[in-house]
Amino acid sequence: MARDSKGAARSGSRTAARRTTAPRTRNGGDQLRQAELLKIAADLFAERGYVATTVRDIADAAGILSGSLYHHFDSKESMIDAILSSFIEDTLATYDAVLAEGLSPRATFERLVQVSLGRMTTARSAILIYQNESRFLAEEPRFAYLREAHRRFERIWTGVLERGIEAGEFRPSVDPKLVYRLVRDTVWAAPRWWRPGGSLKPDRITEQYVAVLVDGVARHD
Amino acid sequence: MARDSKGAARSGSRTAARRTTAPRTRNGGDQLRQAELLKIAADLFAERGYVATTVRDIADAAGILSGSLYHHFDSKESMIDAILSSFIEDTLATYDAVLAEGLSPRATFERLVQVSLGRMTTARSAILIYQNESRFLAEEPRFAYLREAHRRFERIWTGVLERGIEAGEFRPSVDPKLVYRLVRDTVWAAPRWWRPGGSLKPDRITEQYVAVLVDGVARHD
DNA sequence: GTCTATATCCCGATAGAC
DNA sequence: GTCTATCGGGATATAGAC
Repeated sequence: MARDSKGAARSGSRTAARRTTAPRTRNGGDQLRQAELLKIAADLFAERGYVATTVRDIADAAGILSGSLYHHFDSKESMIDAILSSFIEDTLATYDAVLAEGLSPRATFERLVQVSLGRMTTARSAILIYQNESRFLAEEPRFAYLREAHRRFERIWTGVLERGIEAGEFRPSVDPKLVYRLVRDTVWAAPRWWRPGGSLKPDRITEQYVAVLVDGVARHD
Repeated sequence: MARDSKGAARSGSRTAARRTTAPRTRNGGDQLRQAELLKIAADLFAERGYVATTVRDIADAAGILSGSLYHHFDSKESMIDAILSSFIEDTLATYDAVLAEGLSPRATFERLVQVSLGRMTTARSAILIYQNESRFLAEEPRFAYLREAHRRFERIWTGVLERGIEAGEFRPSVDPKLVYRLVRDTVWAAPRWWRPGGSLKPDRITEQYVAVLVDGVARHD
């Protein structure tokens, strides 16, 4: 990152949005331990912010010393890279699965809102990191895949909106690009205030959000 | 901040959400120069993130040396404090003015969306900073006024929603707290992708956002 | 796979001359 | 009001022993 550039080793090449190699780790060995460390790092990055989290913080939370982290990862940057790219990969796969269900545009739209909010329970920290950091990271060559992912997300959502307008389910005055931004900002912002374990369930949020986004707050009778 | 604590002098006392004193500056003198420096700092904080922006960055952009900044401000923290508290003060004043117009709940709701999006043009950097940093800052005693401000924002929006339900303008099934969060996250997120000077005007965004939030994307005929 | 020890650098902030 | 010079600390990352 520009905010974190000491000249860390830039490792392997990659495709645009989906990696064909695993360029982020240093040893080929214990995938399980790496996943554990990434979870610890993700929680800290989400809670304190990426720049404000030190490698010592991560090592402390993992019960090891900071130097030992570098046996598993090239750099702090490689850690957030691994967190974000796997979040994006999983989310795109989830969206693809929704599209493959072959539902109506309106039902597809509702399902997309639902599964996006559902990611809160499975990838809360990653969403927070994606929300807080990707705007800064995306400017760097290493994180160009974030821009490509943004484009893919946009195409998926605007595609559904366009098909809904064509099918007569959505108002013709809907601007797919602007409405996409509204919906995206809405669903990805939820982990900022929602916390797991509370009495507020994601299903309740989904119900309210779908109701407003599809039918608005106004009465229509 | 926890991420930035070197024990900078904590200056004057304050009320919860509105300051009675001006505790953030070091010299009583040139208010104009201070405002200039704050604008420079705000733009950098917004663009790069608060933690990643150094006092040297700010001084460079202002054409002075970093030590000279401390003639105007106690600390870097005092700068973001000044930026955020004046943003909140102005925004609350704007909201109060809308409420004082005495419009119907629905019209008031639409006006609140409009003026919130309008803040993009007058306080874009401050909104970005508020969005990106206040979740971390609010935990510290110095920034307790952020939590109080959150509560006031929430009361304003949920109040309008409740009155709209009572008046029969809004659906009774609307959950004011959840819908408030949806709307808030939506309007404050817009400066992340909107840029001044482009062909996309705030009025166009307002039109689309109001349409979706009030009537949804679905056709109702 | 982790630790000891450290290199190298840059951070926020200060003191005092001009 | 700005500059010169610098303090003290903490940041990422590395080398090599165990």
